[in-house]
Amino acid sequence: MIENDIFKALADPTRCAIFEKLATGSMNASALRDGMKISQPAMSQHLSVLRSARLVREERQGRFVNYEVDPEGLALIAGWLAKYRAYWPARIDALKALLKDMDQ
Amino acid sequence: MIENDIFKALADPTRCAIFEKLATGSMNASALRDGMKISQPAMSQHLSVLRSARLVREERQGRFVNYEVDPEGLALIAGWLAKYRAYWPARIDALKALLKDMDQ
DNA sequence: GAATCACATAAGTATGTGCTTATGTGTTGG
DNA sequence: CCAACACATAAGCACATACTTATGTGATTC
Repeated sequence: MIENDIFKALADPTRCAIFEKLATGSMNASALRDGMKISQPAMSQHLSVLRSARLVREERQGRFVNYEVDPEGLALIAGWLAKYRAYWPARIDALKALLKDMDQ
Repeated sequence: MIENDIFKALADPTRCAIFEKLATGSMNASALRDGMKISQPAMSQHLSVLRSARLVREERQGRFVNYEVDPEGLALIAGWLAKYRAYWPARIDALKALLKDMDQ
């Protein structure tokens, strides 16, 4: 159940914020830490969890490690969500907008 | 951050299984418990968490309480997911299938 | 090659979470 | 009414998790 790891990873608000920040553009761990009240080890641990959940992937660049959003995690969530499409009401505007975007 | 409650609710495998079972059709707490190795209080607590996360909603029917999937929780996940559509690769088959379904 | 930097890992601790048993609440049927 | 039922809540406990400080690892710079 990889989805469980994904949900578990996103269950923590700090980790959710890290992911959200990373979604604005790939950056290294130090850059991610800027403006966030979080220690270096804590950030490293959070990134490790996000990476295990396939929400984030890393790429060594010299002594920096560049992190970026891993689409695979998002795809897995989308897959999970798709299983329950029978329950999506017509009024889900977010989804409708989403669909339009994909059609283009 | 209501999404955090949703992710936290789905982070537990037991709760995930309960939701999945409920997605096959609405039923009461006792029926949900059938075949699952889980005590009555544990089930009640899990349902309470799922309800707080808007993943499930209840309806009293005599001395039974009927539970069903609450589309609002799914919509919130879809909304969260939509924020990161920039990262969806074209190869996400699940999403593509999902889109086709919605178009019909 | 030694110091420094960017990051990872180890170990300990405080808090959170999911379970248990016990009990409470509301409903139904005899 | 009262016994049985369906479910909720309370309290306590075992374990998980998110943090801390301390230290390790690999790369760069002087």
